[in-house]
Amino acid sequence: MLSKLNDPQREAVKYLGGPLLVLAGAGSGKTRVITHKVVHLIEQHGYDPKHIAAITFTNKAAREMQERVSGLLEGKPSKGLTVTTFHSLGLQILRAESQLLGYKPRFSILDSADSFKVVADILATTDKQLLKKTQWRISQWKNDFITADMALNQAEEEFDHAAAKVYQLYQQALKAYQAVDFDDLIRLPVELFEQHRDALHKWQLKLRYLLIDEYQDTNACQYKLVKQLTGPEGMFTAVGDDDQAIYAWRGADVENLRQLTTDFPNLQVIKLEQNYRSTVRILRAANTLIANNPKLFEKKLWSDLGIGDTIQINPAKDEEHEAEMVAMKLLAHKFEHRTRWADYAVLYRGNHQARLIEQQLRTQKIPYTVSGGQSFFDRAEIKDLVSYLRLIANEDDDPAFIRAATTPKKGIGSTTLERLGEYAAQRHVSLFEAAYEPGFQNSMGKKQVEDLTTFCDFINRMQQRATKDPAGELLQDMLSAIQYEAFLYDSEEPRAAETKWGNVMDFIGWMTRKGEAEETNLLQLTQTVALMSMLEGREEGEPDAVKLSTLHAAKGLEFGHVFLIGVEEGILPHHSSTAAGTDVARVEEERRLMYVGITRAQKSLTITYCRKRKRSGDWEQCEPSRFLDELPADDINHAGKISTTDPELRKAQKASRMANIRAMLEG
DNA sequence: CACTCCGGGATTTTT
DNA sequence: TCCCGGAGTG
Repeated sequence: MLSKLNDPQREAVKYLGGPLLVLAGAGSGKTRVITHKVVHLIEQHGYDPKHIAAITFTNKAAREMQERVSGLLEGKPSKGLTVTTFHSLGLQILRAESQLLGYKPRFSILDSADSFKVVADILATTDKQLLKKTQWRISQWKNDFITADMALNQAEEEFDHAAAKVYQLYQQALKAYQAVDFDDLIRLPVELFEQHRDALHKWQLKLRYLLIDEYQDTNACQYKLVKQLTGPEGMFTAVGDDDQAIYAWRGADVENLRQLTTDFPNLQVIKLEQNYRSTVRILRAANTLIANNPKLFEKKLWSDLGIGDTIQINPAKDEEHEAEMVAMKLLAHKFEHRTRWADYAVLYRGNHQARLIEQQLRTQKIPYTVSGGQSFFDRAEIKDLVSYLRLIANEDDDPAFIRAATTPKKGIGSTTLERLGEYAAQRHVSLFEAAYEPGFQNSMGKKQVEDLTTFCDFINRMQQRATKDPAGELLQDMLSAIQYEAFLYDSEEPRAAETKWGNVMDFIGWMTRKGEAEETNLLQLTQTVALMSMLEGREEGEPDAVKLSTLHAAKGLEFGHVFLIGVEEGILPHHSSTAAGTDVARVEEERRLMYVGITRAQKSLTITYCRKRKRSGDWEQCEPSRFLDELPADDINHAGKISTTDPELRKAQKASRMANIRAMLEG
């Protein structure tokens, strides 16, 4: 098995002498190292799979890794092996230790929309900007492992002070709801382990070897968790690439990479520099560009895949022309090289840039898929159902109570809910509990009380069944009881209702299958659902189509031929990163973004930018990105850079183009 | 007064 | 695409 690895890869797989950091350049086979190491630990060192945990950031990465490990094990058992995301691991820990933190095991998980509503309730405003900003600030504090009290003490600016107060109330609300948000899934285990050494030891014994993917994306909390779990011995392998750190804006801290070297003086560092993806020219471009960033660890990618095509840089008159150009070039290239649509990707900085490209691809009848898109579990119809499940699992979950009580409409109106809310707050009980209290019931009309108790009784009945009946059966019964299908067709266009109902059926099918396969009950599944973004297996049978993606979403992917569009000052680097007084680190992150874009390409790279662009009504001149000047002149063909009618210069241009072609032929 | 329709503008995203 | 704000309408 080890023979399929190159020297540093093999070394990384075999090294068990202590903490190991693998600096894995783009396309250098990092997943291969992690998967082989898992298998190596099991087969060569007798590790019980249940003592190994591989941790990723996304479900997709976890799924891929799991599949590849299973493939390598060729059917041999890997029972108990943990391959999950940070958040799922946190959930697993919280579930097991919930009572130590004063939570019941069936706590709810609030997604960002839910937590937004909680913040909105506290601030009692509809100012979305302010709410977003506050929610984001709270999240930042949580990721930095700063409590509400600490935040309040540290707050210097007025905004921070106000936000810290919201933070306090927010935490109180969550506790009352017996709910945690995404950040808590990491933060609370860390807090727990700080306070309960015995619980920590138990988990240290369980997870004896950790492998962490995309280490450069960890935030302070995640790093703390890793450090706690591995203990002073540091039996772990962290795999990352500081040059691909593009998530500083959401709390990821590359400093964690440096921190490793100080926290673990015996840290072994192995670099993976051989790239199995791109041609020499593409890698030279990537290397020279990123050389402009300060380096944590010196690293230079190389490949033996041949010199490859020159990198094309094409200016366009304007955005529309750019889109047209990309479509035409793509078409010509496909025709000439007999490639598949899926060999192409168009990458950009901001989502809106996809619009014009989409338009062009449509008119040219080129099939495409756009990255991102809203996730399956975020759809309203799914969240409706999940709110019922959450309430059944945890009757303290007031946000779920409100949604379930009002969708579909069942005679419970906003006034009733408001009064219920006031009463519940006064008595310090949940909405659900308050609904049954005589004190509340006596103050309300007969019909209101009846409608509320009918609803609560229904939830009660479902609770009774949830622990014993099969998930599928219960869900079916629930749907017919609340008449959800009729509700959809009443409130939506027939077409929309049909798709939504289809989604509901998909959801039920998924839950049923999951429930059977993993022998978990419906209520545990409800927690898992909160962490899912895409329906598993949805991407299967992916059609042959050009991929449109933001640079962020493209990380980890590779394409034969890449178009990088809108490479202008103000877009890449984005103007918010270059404004006066902005930290240079911001431009460095933009540079890494460009680096990520370049290193997605296997065989060819085409960069485009606009000479002018429409901005608030009138045309504005655009400057080509500073990053273009940081590419190696020998490897690029900057079309029309010397914009001149001077025949001498034109001749020179042509000569250089010919030189490029010759170099290409030789390489 | 509230609602709808249209045009313009836009960081990046996961759990 | 989605979201926001301004103008226009019932």
